[in-house]
Amino acid sequence: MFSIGEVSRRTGVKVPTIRYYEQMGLMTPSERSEGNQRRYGRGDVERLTFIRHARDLGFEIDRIRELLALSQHPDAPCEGADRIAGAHLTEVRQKIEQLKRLEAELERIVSHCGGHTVEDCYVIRALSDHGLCEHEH
Amino acid sequence: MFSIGEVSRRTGVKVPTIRYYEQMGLMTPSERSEGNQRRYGRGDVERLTFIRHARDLGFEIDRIRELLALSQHPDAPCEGADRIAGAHLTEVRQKIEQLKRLEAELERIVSHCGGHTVEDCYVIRALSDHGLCEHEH
DNA sequence: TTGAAATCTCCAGAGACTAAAGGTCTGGCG
DNA sequence: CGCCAGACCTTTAGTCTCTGGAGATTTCAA
Repeated sequence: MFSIGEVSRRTGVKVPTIRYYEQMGLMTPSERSEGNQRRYGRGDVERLTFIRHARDLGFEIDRIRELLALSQHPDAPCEGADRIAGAHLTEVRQKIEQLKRLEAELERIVSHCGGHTVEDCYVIRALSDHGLCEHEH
Repeated sequence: MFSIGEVSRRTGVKVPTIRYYEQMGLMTPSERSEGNQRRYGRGDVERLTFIRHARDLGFEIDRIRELLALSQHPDAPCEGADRIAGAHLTEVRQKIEQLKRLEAELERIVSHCGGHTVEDCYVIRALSDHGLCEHEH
């Protein structure tokens, strides 16, 4: 049985974050000590590792809840997990595309600024005048 | 003089968002009607367009406040604006790099899942076992 | 003058934490 | 066994950028 601090050290998840995940219904300590402190077992540590890993990959809390539920049923078909991961991958790709458009626009704006004062600063002018943009955003 | 609804229609910024920007100190209506309703002039609409444009480009509210302050001084040097935009561009690029790493990892995980049940689902296994990851994240 | 639409202020929620306040428990040392 | 520092407890609030709702008031056209 580990205290919350030990679990934190083992998983790299901060103590308040562990409590937050509990509040979000992602995990519950196996026990409580007589003085009401959380006590975790090996399984809990593994579960938290799973959660942390999924968060690192950018999955939302709600999706993680679903993935955890799926992982409890080894015999169920894994389409659900594939679908969740696939949808997330699509989202990540869309975000990348959007950020690339921003990057291009910002790059163009920054590199165009040859002015010395605000009056002829391309950065300021571009923001004021949408007509100076190459693309919609 | 325009009402907040008219300004919203002209700029595409929702009414509550305009009030939010006011609360954040980005803009104030030129006047109030006798019945205390906001009344905006042309300059206000331009200012809101500037704000919206900057938000679309991903600038934070605090940065926009700075950019607005700079734009009020046409004779000042524009280094400030360049620096803000440049720093933002750097951030955008970093985010793109991070998302690309996520994309690669997710792609690998999703494409590896040839299993039919959760038990041998690579998605679930990869989340459970960090050792299956290619890179740190 | 009436009444529907727009506006007002204030408050709460989303998402994923993070920090602080004020009190309680644990565990090692003398 | 008693002490006390450190870890832990709960609850609350703050971050950031909005968005929506409740209930009251104003506007404007018919």
